[in-house]
Amino acid sequence: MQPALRDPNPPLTRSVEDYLKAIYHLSSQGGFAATSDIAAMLDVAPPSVSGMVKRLSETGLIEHVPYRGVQLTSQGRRAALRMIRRHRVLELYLTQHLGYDWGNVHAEAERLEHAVSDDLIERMANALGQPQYDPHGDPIPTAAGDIEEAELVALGEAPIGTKLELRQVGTQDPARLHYFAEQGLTPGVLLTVSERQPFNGPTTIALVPSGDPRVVGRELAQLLWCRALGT
Amino acid sequence: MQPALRDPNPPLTRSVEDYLKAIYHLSSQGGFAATSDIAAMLDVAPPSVSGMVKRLSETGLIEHVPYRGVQLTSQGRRAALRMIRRHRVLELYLTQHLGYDWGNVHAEAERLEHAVSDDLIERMANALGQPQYDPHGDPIPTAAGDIEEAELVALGEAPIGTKLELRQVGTQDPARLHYFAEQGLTPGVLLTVSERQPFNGPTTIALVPSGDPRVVGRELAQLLWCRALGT
DNA sequence: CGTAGGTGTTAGTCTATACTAATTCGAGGA
DNA sequence: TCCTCGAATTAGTATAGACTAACACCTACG
Repeated sequence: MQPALRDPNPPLTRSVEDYLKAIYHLSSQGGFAATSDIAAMLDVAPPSVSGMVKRLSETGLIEHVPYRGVQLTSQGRRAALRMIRRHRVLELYLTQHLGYDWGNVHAEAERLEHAVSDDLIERMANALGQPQYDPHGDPIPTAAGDIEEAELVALGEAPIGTKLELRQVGTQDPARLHYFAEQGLTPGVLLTVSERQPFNGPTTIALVPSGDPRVVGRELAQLLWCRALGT
Repeated sequence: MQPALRDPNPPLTRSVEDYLKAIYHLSSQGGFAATSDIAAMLDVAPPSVSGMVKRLSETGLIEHVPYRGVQLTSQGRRAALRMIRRHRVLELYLTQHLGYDWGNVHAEAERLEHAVSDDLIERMANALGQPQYDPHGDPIPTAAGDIEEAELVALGEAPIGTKLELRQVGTQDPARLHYFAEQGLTPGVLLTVSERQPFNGPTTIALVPSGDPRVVGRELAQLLWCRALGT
C-alpha cells in the first residue's frame, strides 16, 4: 500500500470560505484588502491572517503583495461569489419560507452556507423563482458566477427632488434592520429627498406615492443605497 | 488582562456530534458500543476512536470501560437525541418541501444537522406539523428529548396471515430505497405475509386492501420493520 | 491451563488553524 | 532626508482531530 496521497484539490474548509468572502467584500471598492481589515472582519488576530494568506496564495486563490494587501484571483473570486450566492439564497429562503425576519437571517445563513450542497441551493433558488435580490436588496450572483454591478448612491448623498428607488440596506445589524422595517424602509420602496440639513445633519425624505415623510439621521442615511429613477 | 480562559462549556464540534450519534445507534440494542464498531461506522482508524473516547468521557458525555466499550451518559444521550431529531426533521423537510427523494436526503441532512440552529429545526418542524416520523418511518425525538420505542418485527420474522403496518425501512442505501419505493413499500402501507419459503428463502406478501402480491428476498425482508395490527 | 490471534490502547507524528511575543517594514511628519 | 510609529510578518506554541506503528490485554481453543 502506497502512503496515502493528499487530495490535490480538497474541498474548501469553513475558514477558507470565510476568508475569501471577507477579502471579496473588502476589495470590492479599492484594489487591495489589508491584513488588519481582514482580521477585524473575521475577529481573528493579524498573524492568523498572515498565515492563512500564505496558504491561500500557495493554492492560487489570492494574490499577495507583502505589506500592501491581497486581491482575489479569478479562481478566488469565483469561490467567493459561490459563497455569496449561497448566503443570499439562504437568507431569502429563510425569510420567505420559514418566517425569519430580515434582522435574524444573517447568523443562520452564515453557518448554513458552509454545509449546504449546490443542489440544495438550486432547489431553494427554484422554489423562490430564481430571485435576483436577497432580503436586504443585495444582488444574488447567478450559479454561473455573474453578479449585477449597480450604480447606487447613498441616501445621504442623493440629490434633492429626484425620484429614487431604495435598493440595498447596507447593514446586518438586527437592531437597525428592525428600525428600518418599522419605518417602511425596505428594498423596492420609492422615495424622494425633500430636504437635507447642512453640516452632516439628517436627511428628510418623502415616500412615493403616499408622500409620508421620514427623517433619517446622517449615519443611517449612509446605509440606504438608492437607484436614481430620473426626476 | 487575564490570560483568556477556555470556554468551560464549548459547543460540540462536528466530530463529537458524529461520535455521539454513532454510539447511540450502536448501543441502542446491547449495552456497550465497541471501539472497532464506532471506527467502522465513522470510517476512522480505531486509535482515533480511543482518543475521542478519552475526551468524551472527560467531559462526561460517555462512560468508558476499557476493553469493553462505551455507553452514553444521560447527558450524552440527550445530545445524541438532539442530533437525531435534527437529522430526521431535516430529512422530512427536504423531501416534503424541496422535492428530494428519500434515497438522497441522508447525505444532505448529515451535513446540515451540524449547522442548523434549534430555532430553525423548530420552524421546520412547525412547517411540517410537528411530525412523528421521518421519511423512512423512524420516529423523530421530541424537542424535549423523548423518543418513541416501538415494538416492531422484521418482515422476514413476521407471522403469516396477520395484518401488519410497514413502519420503518432500515437502510439509508439509495439503491435499496429506490427499489422499495418502486415496489410501493413505504412506511404506512398495510400488508400481510401470505407465504414464506423455508431455509431463508423469500417472503411473499400481499398488500392490503388491494391484495397485490410482492416477493421480498430474505435480506431485504430484514430491513422492513412492521407493527402487528392483530388478525 | 497455556497460548495465539484479534481487539483495544499508547506513543509519536501530522495538518489546519488559532494565539502571543518579537521583529521588520515603510510612509508621513520634523 | 531621516526617524518614528503603526501595520505586517516571523517565530514559536497550543489544540483538535486524524494517522501509523508498536504494545497490551482478553478470550477461546487446543
